[in-house]
Amino acid sequence: MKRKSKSRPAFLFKTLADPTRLRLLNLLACGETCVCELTSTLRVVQPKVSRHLAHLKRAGLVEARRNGKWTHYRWAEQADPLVRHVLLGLQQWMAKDNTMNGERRRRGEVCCRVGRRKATFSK
Amino acid sequence: MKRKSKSRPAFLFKTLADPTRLRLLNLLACGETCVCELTSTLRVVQPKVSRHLAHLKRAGLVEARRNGKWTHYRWAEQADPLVRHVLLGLQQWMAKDNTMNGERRRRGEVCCRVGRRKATFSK
DNA sequence: TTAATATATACGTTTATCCGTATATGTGTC
DNA sequence: GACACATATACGGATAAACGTATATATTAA
Repeated sequence: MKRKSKSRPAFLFKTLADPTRLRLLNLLACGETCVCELTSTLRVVQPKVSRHLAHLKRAGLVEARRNGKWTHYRWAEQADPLVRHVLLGLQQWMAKDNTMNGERRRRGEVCCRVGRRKATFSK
Repeated sequence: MKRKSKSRPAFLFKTLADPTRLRLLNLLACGETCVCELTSTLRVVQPKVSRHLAHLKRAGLVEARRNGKWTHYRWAEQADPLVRHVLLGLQQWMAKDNTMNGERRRRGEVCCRVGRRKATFSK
């Protein structure tokens, strides 16, 4: 049985209403990334990263792929037009925002740079 | 001195993350509307409507115009590209969503149908 | 001025969200 | 098996959102 959910857009926006989750989406826009890299780049404690990733996943915005000890997250393909539209706008904003740009640039060489797929940004 | 705000998008999305506020934006998409009409159409208590309208106004999404006893609210023009983009997507979603369509249709003839301006939807 | 109406705000309570810390789970290595 | 590492979840506390009710403010009419 398919979940109908009270108000899809309200839930979408709630998911996007947190700075940490936006920072995560920003890093993931460069392509599939493992939790350890996200954690070290954002400089926040790991459970916080995992919790927010879980939230993004529940909302269907990202997908996870286990690879050995590591879990790699990536943007999920979207069917819903509203979600697609909003995420596109967000992407364009992130591409221009100084803070977000800086954060994408300062991602460290952390552990497990393997099997990258589907970069939303080319770099 | 201009407010810089911690994260503009996070605040925007927080504002949109409430079903009542989305319903209000939906009704306002038909054009300037007074609080009493919004209240009776949504069938919620008036302080709730006023509170959410105040929130939308603080976020810069709507503007208010006093006309005698009544206050009319309307969508505000947006300068920020992200805000414009997201609101456009929301508008397109509202135009298609059954619940939202129904709610726009069942707005009652309440009090003060005067001085309407700038309808986002034609009807 | 008094009364009536429209709207906004204040107050106290409930509920949801976010956080840090601790711990559980899952996986590869020895 | 025991251990180390990566990640996820559980738990309790702090903070913020949203609510209903009561009340304040503003405007018009009498």
